[in-house]
Amino acid sequence: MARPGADLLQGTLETLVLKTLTWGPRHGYAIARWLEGTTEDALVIEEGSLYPALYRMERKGWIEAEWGMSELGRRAKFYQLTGAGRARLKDEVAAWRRFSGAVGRVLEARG
Amino acid sequence: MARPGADLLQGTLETLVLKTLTWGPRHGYAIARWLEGTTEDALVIEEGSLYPALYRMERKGWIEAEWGMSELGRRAKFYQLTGAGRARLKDEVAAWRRFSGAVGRVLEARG
DNA sequence: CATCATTACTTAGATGTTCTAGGTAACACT
DNA sequence: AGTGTTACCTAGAACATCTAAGTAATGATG
Repeated sequence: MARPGADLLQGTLETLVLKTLTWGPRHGYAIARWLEGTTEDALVIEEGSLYPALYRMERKGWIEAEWGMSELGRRAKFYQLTGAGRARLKDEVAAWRRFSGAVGRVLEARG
Repeated sequence: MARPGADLLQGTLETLVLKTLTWGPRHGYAIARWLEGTTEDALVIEEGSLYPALYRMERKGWIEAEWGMSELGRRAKFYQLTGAGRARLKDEVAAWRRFSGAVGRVLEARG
């Protein structure tokens, strides 16, 4: 929303990351680039938001990390979904649909 | 009445309030009830969120306040949109569409 | 070969909105 | 007298995101 200091709405980043990981393990930098590419830069993923989010999600048991090599031969930390992460994603997608549907109905309403 | 676990995403409340005021002046309590009713309680407006938001928006020149009498004969502060508020609403609706569209495309994507 | 851009991760601190959890006050109904 | 509703107010906490630094290795450029 056009709000100074925040391009992403709070709470959406973790959902987006979980969804990205449904296609298999990815490292943080790749997650950011994939989201930006897929949305044609409608979403911009700041690294200062992404990496702390990944730590939170790991701490909560939704994802697991493992060091490895990126496609370009650099060291990178690969994340993959856990069972809890998959369950969480399902809940968050449902919550998003409910919420965005409600906001949409308000904003599209015509008096 | 307010159900637990129905949180607003940061940045959406001001947009919702602006939209509510396009139907004409309303007081804070009525704004909250109208939003909850319209969305069948999918959105719950906490008073501790609403009133500070109204002050912020007044300070930013998007809305103007005036004391009056509610339909039930109680004193109430009525808010109405300013020109700047109308312009702001237009921008925020466009931003919401862009953002929610992007999130939706990610979440509905199938690998 | 010196420099700059890119890849990839890290982290401290600032920012700003929302929620929690109280509070005031007037009125209606029992 | 007590409870519920209307209507507003506010301090403080919680929390995610952003800003703005930084490290380090690789690739490209001139």
